[in-house]
Amino acid sequence: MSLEHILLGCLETPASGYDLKTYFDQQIRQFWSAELSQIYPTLKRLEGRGWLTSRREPSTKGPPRKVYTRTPAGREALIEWLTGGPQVGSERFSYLAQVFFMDQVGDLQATRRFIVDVRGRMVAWRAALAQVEREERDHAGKPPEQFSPNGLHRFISLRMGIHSIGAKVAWCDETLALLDTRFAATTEGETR
Amino acid sequence: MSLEHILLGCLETPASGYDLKTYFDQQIRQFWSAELSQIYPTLKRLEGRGWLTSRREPSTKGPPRKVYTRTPAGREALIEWLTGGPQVGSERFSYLAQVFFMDQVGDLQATRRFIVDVRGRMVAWRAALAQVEREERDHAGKPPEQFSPNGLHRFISLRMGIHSIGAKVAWCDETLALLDTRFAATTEGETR
DNA sequence: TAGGCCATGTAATGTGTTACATGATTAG
DNA sequence: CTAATCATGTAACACATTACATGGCCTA
Repeated sequence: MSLEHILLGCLETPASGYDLKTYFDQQIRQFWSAELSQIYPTLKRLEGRGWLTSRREPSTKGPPRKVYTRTPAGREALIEWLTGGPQVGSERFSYLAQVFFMDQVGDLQATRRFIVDVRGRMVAWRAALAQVEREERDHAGKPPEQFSPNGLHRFISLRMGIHSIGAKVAWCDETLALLDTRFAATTEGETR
Repeated sequence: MSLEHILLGCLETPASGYDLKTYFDQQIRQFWSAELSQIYPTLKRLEGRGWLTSRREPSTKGPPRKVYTRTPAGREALIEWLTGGPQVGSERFSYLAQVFFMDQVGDLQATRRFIVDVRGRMVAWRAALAQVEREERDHAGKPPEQFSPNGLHRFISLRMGIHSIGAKVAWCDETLALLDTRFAATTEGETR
């Protein structure tokens, strides 16, 4: 399971389930997401396994917090996952499945509209990531090869996202050009 | 749910669960995978919903086959999914999570080994897809913009995979260059 | 005759999402 | 006073994987 290990990775410093959800939405989102209703029982399970300990802490606002701390055994489990080689699982892309079967709609314009839609989302997403990269560079004030180990690893993760989305935008452009060449070849603008 | 719709898409012509599994492993693999133990109950559910009908057929080898045929209602459900806009879900990448937390190993050489491993897998995968593309082009004997609608949609799905994997290889190369610049900057070859 | 492929399925377990339930504090 | 945010959790459901169960036919 990846979520367990991601939580262990996040808990380099102690945090509550609520804190971790915030961290997921801000930093982890590019490669994983999780709901609070999944995070809470997973933390409890990790504690039962001796990888975390917890303590109650009063909160300035709202109910008392349950703060989790990683144990040495938890750290070991994390290191084992990190050094066990890449987990390249079978990735799932619903929208690619849609393209694959889109010919059954019987209207190439439907495909075109679809690709334009995908492209818009990808361009927006890329801009957001580019903004994060700019902030990280400005904040560090030195070139990436001189970042702290932590900053360096976060930087290269971010770069992966940027490369990946760039490829998707390039694919949209290539596909739109291909479709438009085809449309231009028929005087009327074919619909099938 | 995507699997239901992917099965509907596959059933443009009638097929058995076993046939569909073979088709998944050959054609669908690039964007989705499914086990027989998931395919069989899903087909039964689609039949219960009136989107498929089934009939038993004797097999030349082995037990009798259960062949499913898509109904007009099933076709309608597929078209609705295809024309309902792209399903761009939150993608999950375990190996990116590993990179993100890899600094906690305390050895940049571990990161380097990891990236080299990822790169090897990606290059092999890209070669396989490039081979498929070559075969499709040779088999068609004309440029992609003149492919049949079906062939065209399969082609652009394949191109997405090639773009996507190319980006990952480029990211590996960029990351390895970054790491090596850093190693070169310390005379000894730092380990943290 | 042993192992692989054809062909169907169920059961158990793991993983993830949505909906529900509770209640305090704070800003507008 | 109302809505947002803080903070915890359970229950029900949806989706996916692994293991198990059965048995015929074909090839080495």
